[in-house]
Amino acid sequence: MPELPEVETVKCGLQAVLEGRTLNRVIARRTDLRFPLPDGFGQMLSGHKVVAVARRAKYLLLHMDNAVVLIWHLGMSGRVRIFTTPPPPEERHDHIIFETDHGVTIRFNDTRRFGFMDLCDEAALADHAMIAKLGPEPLDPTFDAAALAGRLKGRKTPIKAALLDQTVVAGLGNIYVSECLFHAGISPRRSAHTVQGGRCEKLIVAIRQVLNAAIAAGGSSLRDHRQTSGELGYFQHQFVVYDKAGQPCKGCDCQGGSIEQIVQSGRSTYFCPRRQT
DNA sequence: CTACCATCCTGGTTGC
DNA sequence: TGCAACCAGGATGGTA
Repeated sequence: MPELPEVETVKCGLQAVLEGRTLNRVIARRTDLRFPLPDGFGQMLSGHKVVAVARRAKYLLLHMDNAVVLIWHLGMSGRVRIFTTPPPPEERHDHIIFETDHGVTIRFNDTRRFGFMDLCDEAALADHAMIAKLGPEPLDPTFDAAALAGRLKGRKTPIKAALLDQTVVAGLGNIYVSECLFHAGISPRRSAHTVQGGRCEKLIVAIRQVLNAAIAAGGSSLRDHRQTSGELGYFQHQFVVYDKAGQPCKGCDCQGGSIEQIVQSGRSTYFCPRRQT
């Protein structure tokens, strides 16, 4: 499911019910997620209060009152559901369950088990293997056109691949990269190092607009993503290119152009060859 | 450095 | 209808 907007949506849902609350019980129905759950996972968390719920790139971070941080990645198919009333029966891929001191149940459901959880000392978070190499947050105001230009400099890889590289910028995924490149009028095939100056300006604007609009819409629900309430996100209705191969381009100056689907580094890219150069 | 590939896992869709 | 191949929002590690 989850790119930055979906993870942000989940983060907000968790914040509302977790911050300041104590985890009474932590149940691991399966410990073999993408990586094995760390030893003592439940013991390190249960009986402790959640101080803050945060997000870094596509990672959820639960800061606990014992200076432990839960690092949580949703993988491809991870869903989080929050129940404020007695929950329905557990479902097939409900792997991890949290119960709070005020009767809230949180379930992590992940069919493909590409998601994972890990624990880390607060002081060592920045050095954690999954966190340390991440590039800047795309919505950080200091991540501007100049910053983006600097990070693309010297990279011959296609801009599509560069934007998916979490060390370049952290949080974009396959859907939003296609959408952002369309809005910026940049071909996904263009060498990253040639995206400089005005193109960088346009790309920064596109990234901010697309991500902010997606967050406002509660993310995009294609197969797996739900808001923590169970409601669908609805940004998929605002997709302009993703999964729209063969359909007419909505760009105002396209005059009959249509969306093309290509494969780059093994993953589908959608774009309008007329509008994006 | 770069491009490409396989891999982890499950399930929905497509095509014969 | 049945079944196999292929595809999917992520990320890493290996190869040439």
